[in-house]
Amino acid sequence: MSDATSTTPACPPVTSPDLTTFARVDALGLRVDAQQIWPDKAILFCSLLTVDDRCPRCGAGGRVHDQVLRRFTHLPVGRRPTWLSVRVPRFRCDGCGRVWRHSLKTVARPRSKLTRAADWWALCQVVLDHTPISGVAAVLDVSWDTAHTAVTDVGTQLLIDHPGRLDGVEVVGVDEHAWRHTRKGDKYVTVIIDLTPIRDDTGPARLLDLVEGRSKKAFKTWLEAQTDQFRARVAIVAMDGFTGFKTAAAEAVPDATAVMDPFYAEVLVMTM
DNA sequence: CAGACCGGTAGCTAAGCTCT
DNA sequence: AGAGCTTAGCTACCGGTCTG
Repeated sequence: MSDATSTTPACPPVTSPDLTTFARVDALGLRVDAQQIWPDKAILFCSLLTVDDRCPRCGAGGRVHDQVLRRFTHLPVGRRPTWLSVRVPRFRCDGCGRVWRHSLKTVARPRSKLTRAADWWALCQVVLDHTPISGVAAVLDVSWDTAHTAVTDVGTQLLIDHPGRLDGVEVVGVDEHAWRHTRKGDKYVTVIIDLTPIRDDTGPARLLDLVEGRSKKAFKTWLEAQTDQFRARVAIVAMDGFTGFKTAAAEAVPDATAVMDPFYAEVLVMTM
């Protein structure tokens, strides 16, 4: 039985084996033409599903000039990395003579070694499964920097820049954290978290932001950088005993109630 | 010791140019 | 027309160092 309100996905049809859809390269605008299975990796030789032969400069049609090979790292199968070897045509414009190659922006970020699907997989590994960057890099068979760049770029784009990220925040927690101990002294950041789920008993706290330094100015500047709606919705600001945070909250969100974090309140009672 | 960070650099990409 | 060369800019990789 099914109706329009049912959330059960429809049973997909049973089809013949198809490596293009199984390896999810169709979503990248590619088709798998051949495969090569090594003990430590799989290589899928791909071609483009569609090519745009219009000149980006004058709009006239172009002829195939030559072809270049691009290699990408794609979603792993189990713990075995998958490479895509993509044949990309270069065109020469019949009108202005310009030479250009077909854009691969549907396949990967500019100059990236990882496909967009691999970017997404890496981000999920780190954010949802708490896999270290080195673990993701090992499975993909890329360097730590490559995996780190992909996770931070896509994470910033999808999570940090998400317009609804601060929606529904009513209880803000603030604290300082020493993120690096050096011979020249410790470096601190101000940590800002959403404690609304804790108050409502609906889930864990959520990290909202990290700001360099630990000062009234750091916290106040962050609060003032948010929208009027955000500041109007904040009802409670929980903090340690640092008066700078309390002053910042009083000046930037005057209608909110400043409270001491239960952890610090407990420590205060124990030391009395 | 594992993981993260960082500076230097080799090698790659993209696009234009030249040669055959 | 097609293949190969050139070059600026960029990225991935490497190795050393730091941190917890």
